[in-house]
Amino acid sequence: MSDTVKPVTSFLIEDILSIKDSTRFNSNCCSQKMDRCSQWKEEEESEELSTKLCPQEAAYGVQTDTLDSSCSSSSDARSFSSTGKQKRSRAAFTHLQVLELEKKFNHQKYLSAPERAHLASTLRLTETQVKIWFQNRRYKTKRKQQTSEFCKDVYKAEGLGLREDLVRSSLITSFCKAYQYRPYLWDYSGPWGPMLW
DNA sequence: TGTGTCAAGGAGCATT
DNA sequence: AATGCTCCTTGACACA
Repeated sequence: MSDTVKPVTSFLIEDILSIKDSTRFNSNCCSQKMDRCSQWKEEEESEELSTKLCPQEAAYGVQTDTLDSSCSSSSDARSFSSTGKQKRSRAAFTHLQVLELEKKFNHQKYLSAPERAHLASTLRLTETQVKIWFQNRRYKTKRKQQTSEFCKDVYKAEGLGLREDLVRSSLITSFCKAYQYRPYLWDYSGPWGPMLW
């Protein structure tokens, strides 16, 4: 399997976007701002990462951001619903954990077992969590790539003025943007080209 | 309240 | 049989 190394600029933009997005995880109690991005970058360069990460409590770990140790948004890994059913927890990885995972992913798309174990222990995650994160990340990348390639084709067709009237092409463009994360909702075999389920 | 994102669940497959 | 992969799907969560 071939790994493609992204240009540095691409990495930085995605990096920043992922940080911005991940602030959402604990935004209710932490309210981190984008300008912390550079701060984290400096910190991670100057400090040992493992000293900044809180110990994980169990397999379904609770990640707390050491930038604010009170940030345990999902304070209990699993709780019970009113029906008595066990509620599924969703661990929210810290910014630093995500940053390191992204960095590693940018360097290599697949991890060997020793690499995974090392990364997991460094980030205080379980090996399964690291494995699943990489699986999800690869799938996400693939989806984005598929969508962007398809949208590129649509834009190209528009540019060539291939019989589409403006309304339809703008509709397609809108769908491209709206459903960029749901490429499987497209039916590519429709008589009008791609159609939405 | 609807929607997007994410970690995890799970089916099905390949490899060892 | 065990393990890890892809490809969705699910359920929790944050936000407009």
